[in-house]
Amino acid sequence: MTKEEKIVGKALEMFNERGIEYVGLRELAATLGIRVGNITYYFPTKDDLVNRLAQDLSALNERTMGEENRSLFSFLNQYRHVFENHVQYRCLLLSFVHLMEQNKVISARYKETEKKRYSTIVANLSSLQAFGYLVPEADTDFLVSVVTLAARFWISEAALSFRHLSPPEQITQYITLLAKLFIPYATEKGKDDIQRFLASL
Amino acid sequence: MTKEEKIVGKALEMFNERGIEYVGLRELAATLGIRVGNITYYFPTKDDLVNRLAQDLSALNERTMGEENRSLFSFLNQYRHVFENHVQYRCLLLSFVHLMEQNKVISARYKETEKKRYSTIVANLSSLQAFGYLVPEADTDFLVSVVTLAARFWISEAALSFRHLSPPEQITQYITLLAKLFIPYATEKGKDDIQRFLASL
DNA sequence: TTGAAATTTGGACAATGTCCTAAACATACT
DNA sequence: AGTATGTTTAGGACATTGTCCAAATTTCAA
Repeated sequence: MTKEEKIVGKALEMFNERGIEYVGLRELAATLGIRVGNITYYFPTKDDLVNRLAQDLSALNERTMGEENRSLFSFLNQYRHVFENHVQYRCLLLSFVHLMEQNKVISARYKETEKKRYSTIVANLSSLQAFGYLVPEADTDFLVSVVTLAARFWISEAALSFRHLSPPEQITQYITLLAKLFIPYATEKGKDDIQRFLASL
Repeated sequence: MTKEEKIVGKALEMFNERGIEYVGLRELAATLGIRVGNITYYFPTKDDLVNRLAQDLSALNERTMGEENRSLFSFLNQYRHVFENHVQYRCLLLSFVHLMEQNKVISARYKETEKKRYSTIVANLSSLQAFGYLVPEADTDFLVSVVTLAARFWISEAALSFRHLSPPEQITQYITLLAKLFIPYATEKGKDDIQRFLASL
């Protein structure tokens, strides 16, 4: 394990625990038993360190969203894995708004992936319609909006209102929400998938 | 207008524009033509200043949520006003998570109002069922969860994805989302209310 | 007018992110 | 082996931040 990896790993750990803004570089360095300038050698600014974490999460998410899903069950399951990634990098999502406002690298890259993600969801929902999981008259634009909102901010709300629950319990809470959202727009086949998915949690 | 009010007003203005974290007390003081220590006389810490803003928003929201609503139309309309309040104090909502993690006064008070707000929504939805706007078998717990999530974070997402829209357009976007959410759970009478509400935007 | 209270000032303090220079180390080439 | 080159580490300087305090000033009632 290189020193750079050690820095990234411990940074993620401490950022997740106490928040990016509340962990100073000196404290991170002290925990690692190194000097501050040593961190800034690998990551000239704190933002560069955060960028690295964001890049890692992005790669992780792309890997889990990679496979085409041909059923509502696998669609929901994919989101369950995305939510697990979110927990692993929760510091980023809890500071999402600030990072976007302040960190140009992150906001630029996010603008890219946002479009891609949006069209991916649209395509997924269309194909779920085509495969007979969602009724043809379903308002997919509406569904995309709600899914996007929930996926972005579920962990923030969980941190506020469900801190007493463990991360897996929090995931169950919000992935259930997502599943229930689709019930009114699902065909009988789709409803079966949703019930099967809910039972699998 | 007292000096305290001047400080609060200009602080809200600058915080809304550039974010609470990115406006220093020295800059606020310079804009007001006063010294830093002068601000800390009225508000010993920056958190105290933010607390004041949070208190103001809270009072504003309680005033707009005050009246009982006896139709789905008025329920949605109430939320439209809440969203307008959110725009007015958007700096608080954009820093919501951090404030809750860091500011004990705000988080303590929010825990109080959260319970109250939750039971208010539940009561509202129940009475909308009783008055025949929502079908009896509607999953009100689910609806409450989505409404809560949307109300908390719509403005954060708008700041990320719809910055090119004006605040009124952003409100329309998300209040429409909220209205559409209820369609599958609304009676014919309720659906009429929703359509009437959407037409009124 | 006087005296006490309220307000304002100016600066000190520790902590933060950033930046820079010199020392230490490692590696490859002669 | 010795040297030169590039990488890594150490240590401290710098400006900025929120906070705090004592003295100076202003306000206002007795």
